[in-house]
Amino acid sequence: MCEKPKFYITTAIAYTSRKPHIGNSYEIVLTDAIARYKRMQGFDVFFLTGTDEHGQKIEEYAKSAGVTPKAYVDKVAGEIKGICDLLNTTYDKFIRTTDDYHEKCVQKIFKKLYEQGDIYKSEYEGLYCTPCESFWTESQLVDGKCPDCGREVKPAKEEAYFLKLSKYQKQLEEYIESNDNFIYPEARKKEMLNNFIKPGLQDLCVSRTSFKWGIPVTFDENHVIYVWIDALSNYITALGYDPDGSSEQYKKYWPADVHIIGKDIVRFHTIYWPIMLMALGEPLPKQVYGHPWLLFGEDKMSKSRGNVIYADELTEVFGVDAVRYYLLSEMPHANDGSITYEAMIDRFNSDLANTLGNLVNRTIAMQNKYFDGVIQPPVKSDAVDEELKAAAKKAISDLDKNIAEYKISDAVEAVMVFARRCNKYIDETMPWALAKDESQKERLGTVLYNLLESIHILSALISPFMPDTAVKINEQLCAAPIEYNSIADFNSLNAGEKVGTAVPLFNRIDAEKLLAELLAKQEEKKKAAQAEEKPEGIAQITIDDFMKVELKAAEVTACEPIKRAKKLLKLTLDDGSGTPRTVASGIAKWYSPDDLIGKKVVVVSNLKPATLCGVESNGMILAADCSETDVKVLFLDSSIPNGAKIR
RNA sequence: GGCGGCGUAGCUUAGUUGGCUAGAGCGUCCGGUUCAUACCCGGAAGGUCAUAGGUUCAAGUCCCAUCGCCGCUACCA
Repeated sequence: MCEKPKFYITTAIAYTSRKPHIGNSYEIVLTDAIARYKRMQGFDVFFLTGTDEHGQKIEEYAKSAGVTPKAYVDKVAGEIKGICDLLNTTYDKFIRTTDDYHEKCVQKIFKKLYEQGDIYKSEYEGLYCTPCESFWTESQLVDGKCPDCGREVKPAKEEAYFLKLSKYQKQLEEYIESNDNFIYPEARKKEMLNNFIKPGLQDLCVSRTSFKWGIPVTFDENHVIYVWIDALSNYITALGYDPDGSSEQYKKYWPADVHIIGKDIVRFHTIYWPIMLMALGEPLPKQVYGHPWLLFGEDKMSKSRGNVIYADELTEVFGVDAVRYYLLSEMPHANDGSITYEAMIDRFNSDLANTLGNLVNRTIAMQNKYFDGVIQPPVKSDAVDEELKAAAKKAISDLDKNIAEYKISDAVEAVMVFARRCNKYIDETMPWALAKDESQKERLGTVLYNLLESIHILSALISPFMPDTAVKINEQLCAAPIEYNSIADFNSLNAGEKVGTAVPLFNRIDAEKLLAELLAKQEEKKKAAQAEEKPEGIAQITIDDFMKVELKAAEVTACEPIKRAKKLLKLTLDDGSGTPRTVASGIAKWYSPDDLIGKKVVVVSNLKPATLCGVESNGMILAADCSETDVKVLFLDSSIPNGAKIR
């Protein structure tokens, strides 16, 4: 016997800063569907997921929650794992970057790279912004100043370790160019090549001294290993990689067949990660698939908007399989997808309750009604029967083809096409008419056999997407899961055996009623979130702190767009001082110059000047962030004189 | 500003290397059916394939321009 081919698939590890929402949960469901499908096809699958638990942000969250970082990540990692389990995902291993073996291995990796010269210690010079605690490369600076705050950057006393990306640049470029499917979809590949690799890679800072919650560098305890080497290496430490000799498991499964990740972290997985592996002398992953995002309607989910949906809320209402089905069927493979309650209910009713659920229900019901549940031997195959069988074969091959390209919604659709074909077959053969004619008994038995066989096949085809439903169908058939390699044979069921009773798989939803309930709940959540967010906020300041900020009323006397920037407007203000003040403001998206000229605004007049896109900006004007996508400038009453102090 | 992508029926979208009357699902309307979860089946209406040119025997599919949207990057005091 030849061994099963292996298939190693991973999700990104989830950052343990907050409980993930349904958009964040898409990835694990997507990966699970692929893993289940591969297993059904006979692959020896290893499916890895887990959590990324270090970093400054977590240190801060833990501090404000009044717990240790470890206690904090334990809680959130537990929630994340809980969601993976709730969604019925079949990961083989759940790695945490705080796991002991991972930390030790990361330290070894770091040391190895250091000893062979791929990581070197260096110091920044003139590129550190103390208030921002950020390092900047020469090219990132704006007019020699911090691009974040516009303040002076200092020659750094701060030391840090760097990974030599530049050394491997050529090798990486060749790998990407010669492995067409390595970065997928295609558009991502172009982004990486054009924006990063071709312009030249900067060496990557891989350690920090500004926080403690991380894996210490063994030979230099002031340093903590920064996210890249820590998080990315989970894909190999989980399998038992060891610079001094790896496990059998590692040798078997590495390299990964595919890393499933969000489109926002493609860069880390297709540049930093391959270079780390090159430096370690290990093979590169075969493919990185950057999937799109799931949005709420048109918007990103955010707590303050009250449009965050969590997996558990959704499964409570619709059930686990319906949620999985929605995610998998509604997400396009290259563009962002969206979730709305309306769409969720529509999908549920039309695809699951009507098309699939009702098909199974009517088939089992007829078998019981006409033959007391006893499966009849198929006799003669008519043209319609052959068409049905051909449709099954097509569904199988379409499913396969689409999954190979990560077109999961098309894969799901291929299965639904077959379910619809089955419903049509019932109309074509009219079993209820056959049942009235005793001489058609054999024909009726054959027709029902074909239908039972079809839903048996459907059960297998939907099983990667809706595993529980697949089981339920088999239970109603009183049959074991169909063997994948004989799935198209159309003879998996045994004549003479009995099917079970028909139980609806999905109960139709009263859309109007449920929608009203859900929207009411959402409103509530929004209010609660807004009430809760207020007190959290940022640290309190004293009145003296506030008085350091000089606010003045000023009139916009002129305004024009800045050519090189699409978000910036250049405003000329009369602040009562007699000399016009120039301010650049990132509000071009919401205001045109004519909207502003003649209006009175509030200007922060004692900000240090900064240069933006070639324009020197002296101060900033106040505006409200109404939402992530809407900004409104604060306009003053026209009777307020220019230069009036505001406090 | 640089690089890339997209604009197809009311909505969500398929359309491989250019080739017969541009497909599908949802929604709408009409008809049929009754085994079934008021379900299923059939039919219809609805598309100047963003706009304007060009290449070609032939373009949603290639080229150019314009408009709009999006991604990455730069930038957003």
